[in-house]
Amino acid sequence: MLCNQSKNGCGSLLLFNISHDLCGTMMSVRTRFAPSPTGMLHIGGVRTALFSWLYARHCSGTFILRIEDTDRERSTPEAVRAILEGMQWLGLTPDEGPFYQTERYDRYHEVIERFLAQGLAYRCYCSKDELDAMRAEQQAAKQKPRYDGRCRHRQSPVAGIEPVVRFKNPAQGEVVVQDLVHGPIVFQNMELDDLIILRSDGNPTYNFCVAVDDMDMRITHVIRGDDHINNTPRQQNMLAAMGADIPIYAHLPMILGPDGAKLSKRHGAVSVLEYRDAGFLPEALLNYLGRLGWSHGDQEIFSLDEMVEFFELKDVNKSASALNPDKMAWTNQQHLMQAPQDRLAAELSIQLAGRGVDVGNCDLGLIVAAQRERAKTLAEMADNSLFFFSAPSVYEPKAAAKNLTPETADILVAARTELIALADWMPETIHRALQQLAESRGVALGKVAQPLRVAVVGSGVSPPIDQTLAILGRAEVVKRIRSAEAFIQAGMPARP
RNA sequence: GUCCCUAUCGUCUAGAGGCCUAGGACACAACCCUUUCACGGUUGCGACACGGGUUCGAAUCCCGUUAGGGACGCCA
Repeated sequence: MLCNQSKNGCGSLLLFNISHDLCGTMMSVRTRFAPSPTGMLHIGGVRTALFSWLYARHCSGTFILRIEDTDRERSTPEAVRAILEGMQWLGLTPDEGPFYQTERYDRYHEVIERFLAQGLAYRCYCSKDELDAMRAEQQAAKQKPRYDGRCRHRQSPVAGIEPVVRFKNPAQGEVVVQDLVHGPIVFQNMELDDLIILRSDGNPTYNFCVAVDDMDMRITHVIRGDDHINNTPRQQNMLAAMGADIPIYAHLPMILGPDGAKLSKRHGAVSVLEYRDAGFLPEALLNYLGRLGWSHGDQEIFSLDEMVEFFELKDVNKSASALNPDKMAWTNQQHLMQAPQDRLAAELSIQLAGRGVDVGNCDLGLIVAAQRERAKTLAEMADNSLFFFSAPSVYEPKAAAKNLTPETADILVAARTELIALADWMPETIHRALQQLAESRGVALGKVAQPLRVAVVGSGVSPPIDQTLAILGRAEVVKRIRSAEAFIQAGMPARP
């Protein structure tokens, strides 16, 4: 499985130079998303996954999911499940995987043995106390804390200590990371130390596993957060030690909370699934996240297909960006206005069920049509649609004070009479009748519509009154108007 | 502390030396449309962090300063 390609000094540079044409031509693009299951899948992870997925799709390449669970202390099956569920909800489904690093231990140990045999790695018997002391000393001397390689030349084991294995990093020279978003980044090998690749408990570590996996999985483009920039030279050195080609890197800027601070639990929804529950459409969330750090001219709203078509790594930004909840909601609304009606009806049904509403055989499609441009999320749509399923228990005081008065009582009666007599219950018919009623009284339509609205929905806000009444059904409307009439009679003292 | 990264309206961004009097979007304000709320439309407010170069010409290239961020773990 080991790819034993020879590599000369300028191999990575050559690879970089052809990279712009790589897409769809000579070799097929392979990207991966490699989360560690130590917590929920959050917005930042999703954005990384999205860009990897988009790039693979754009290039007709392969998108791979790899679960990096070598931290056995903190990795949990629940987190794995949450990642998988989140990815599935978003539609970012992998072409290969999920692969689990904990299932590849034989492979890692094989490479470590080879490193050891070839003198590319060595056993280190330093204790934690010793290492802590070393670090403290270095920091006191205002140096970068790093392992000084004191076990490099040790000949014999230390009794009673289970050693770790360290990779022998080159002492001199420099490593150049060819990064598609940042350009070349140069590191001096002097800055790098001999990192641990195998823990004393036998578990291999992150940087090493990444290098082995990226090689074995023939990853061509490593797309990840730029908090990994500093890991890259180490990984390149290990890749080189294995004789592997160096992939092309693209380090994405971080996503910050709305206040510009590092993203944290304080910033609301931690897991993407919370966005689902809040009534976001996956394509809307992806659209918003895509526009964070990437742009295609002035276009704001993208379908998934459009993003795939237009996505280029060269259009990715270098600087961190803050989440803007208002714009995220607006983006969702734009997609709500475009999504197929029956799909929204199904989603709305779930939201309503969560509010204890029995939808019965009501045609939610009509409600969706009436509400889709009046809500930023499906949750909001559900909240605003509750009145379709139960008559108002109270009238919003301000709206009632203005619209449910002795003066409007007789308009309600007249409207009720007209509505009962209607030949059919189509919105157009209802509209015409209310229009005529207003005209016959010499008032604007609002003078009829608004009292009716408050009577029927309990507040001054709803979709157009004709649509609202049509959806509610004649019997229900008549019943609610009568209740409002009674409310006026009971609540307003008779005049002397 | 050392190394690395970043810097255009409040926020997301366009901008590849003259097209820039810096464009678009969210938010905000006003107006229009209108049966309420929305949607939509028009207008307004609002930015090239600072200082040096290079150049006939710099938001754009170079250097420095400042300010943010990241890394420095037997975490990933």
